[in-house]
Amino acid sequence: MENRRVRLRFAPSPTGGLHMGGVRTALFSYLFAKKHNGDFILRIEDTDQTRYVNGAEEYIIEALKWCGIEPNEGVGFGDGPHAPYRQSERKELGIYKKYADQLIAGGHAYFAFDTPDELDAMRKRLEAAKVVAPQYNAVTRQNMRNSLTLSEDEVKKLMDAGTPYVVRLKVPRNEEIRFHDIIRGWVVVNSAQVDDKVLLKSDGMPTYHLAHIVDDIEMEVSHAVRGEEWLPSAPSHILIYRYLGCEDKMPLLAHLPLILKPDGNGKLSKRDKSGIPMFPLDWHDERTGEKYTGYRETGFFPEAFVNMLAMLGWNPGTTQEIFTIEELIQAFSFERVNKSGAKFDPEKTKWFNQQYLRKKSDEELAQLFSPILEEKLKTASPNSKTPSFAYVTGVCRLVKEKSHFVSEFWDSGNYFFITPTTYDADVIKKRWNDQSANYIKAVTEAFKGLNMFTAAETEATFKQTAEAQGIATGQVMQLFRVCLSGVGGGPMLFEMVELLGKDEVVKRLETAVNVIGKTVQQGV
RNA sequence: GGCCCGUUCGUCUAGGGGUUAGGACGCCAGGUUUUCAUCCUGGUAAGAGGGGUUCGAUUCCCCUACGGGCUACCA
Repeated sequence: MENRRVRLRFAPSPTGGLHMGGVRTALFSYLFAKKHNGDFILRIEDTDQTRYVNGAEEYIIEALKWCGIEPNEGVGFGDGPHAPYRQSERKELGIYKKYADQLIAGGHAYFAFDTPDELDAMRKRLEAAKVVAPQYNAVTRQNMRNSLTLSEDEVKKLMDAGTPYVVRLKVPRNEEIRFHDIIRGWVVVNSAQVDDKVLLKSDGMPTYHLAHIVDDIEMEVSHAVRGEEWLPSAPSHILIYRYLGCEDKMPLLAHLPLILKPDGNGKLSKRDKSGIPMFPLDWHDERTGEKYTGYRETGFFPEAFVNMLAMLGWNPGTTQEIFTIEELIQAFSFERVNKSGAKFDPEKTKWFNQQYLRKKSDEELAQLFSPILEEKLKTASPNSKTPSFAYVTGVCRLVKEKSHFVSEFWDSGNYFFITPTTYDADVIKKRWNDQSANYIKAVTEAFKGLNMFTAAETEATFKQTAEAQGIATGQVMQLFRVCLSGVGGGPMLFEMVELLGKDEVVKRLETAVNVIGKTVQQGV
């Protein structure tokens, strides 16, 4: 046990899109596995046929790939020595039945023939009687129809008649169950609180409780990582390992704190007011028709998304917040995972993306922006010719400082691609006066004579012209900007001038003086 | 209701018997940029409450409160 190979699995059910909480579970498992040169496995827990959702499995695989959390074994990742990795397929092999039979033979599990109606009636009865824990357990099973209360003959008769039955775990009436969680320490529960969990359903499928244990044993899983919502059923699982005689093969347990809603209380929901997605990729639920946007489609970098998730509920104990995946692998440990749930913060999430945006080279950003730009130009200005990659790169260089997302580049810098037709009215009102047109015209003329049209040259010319006319640069700077871009804010002004280029600048200035001059005459 | 888990700035968190309780996001102010953003500097703001233990508790223990999870032939 001490020296066994580190093997962790991520074992989602294909019942919908993979939620970011699930991604974090996968991430922590992945980090730990990689840190210890172990294996990371993807197992699909599709034992509930009624909840199976088309496309969910593919979604999970694609999401993990996008995040860079790639299993080296399992469904979608080349299988491995323990194939198949889909529980429905493993069921066909009789794997779970074998273990269930072993439990029955050992007297730790039994057959139960109770119908849903009978179970319901029992619960109602118990509730009416104000029983503290209304459940199928050591006490109540004595009044139910199962192989513990029925004679051998009766059981056989029912079986032969094809009566549906389940296999339940026989939980002792009053026994202390202790288990250790890497994150939480020792947890003690009395078996009186634990119900006789169904192990094998009437359709022959195992429940999660049996299936995951069997697979963890067979797949030699060393650490079982899952959400805190599983903590209450952990005692049942301890018992199953014990009755199977597999306590030595039991993985170390780690129950992760939950990710909570940003506002209010409770578990993270599928949608949030902030507009920050809850799913890694767009997810369209065919059954309900609901659509959810993903981090990818919103414009997040996978590294930023993963980095943000890693810091939710875990910290390195230093003040470092920005981590490459390699650094995360090195720094990660379950000991530094918090016990308490973490409210997810949309603002900080954006901040993470901004940090990664800054790190990207202008070329990389241009690569990412180009398709967006092409799309935008198609509708905004169908006749414009496609700008050169170098030009787009230049725009990215100027515009990235104020952005959180590449997707914002268009909004903040569309005037680099389209000549403005309107001009910020507030700035005009505030700055435009009798001298303005003359000044802009003078600058335009001066620019025409420049050989080197660089930021430094144009800035010097701009200032000289102002000085010659006895105007403070502050009076005309923003006005000049509006003439070029139409808007009062933006990147470094003369960097912008240089990038636009002489011809374009001259053209824009001439147009602006005309348009603004007329507007002012009519308007004010 | 019962059981389990949890509780440090608004949020994510560090620390851990004696600290000016540290950092980050956000927010606010000042500086730089003649604008905005960036950047720099500073500021705002916290150990749920009550009992113990102790010379001393945010830190250890208990109780209460609050929050969360679970309570299916779902995972």
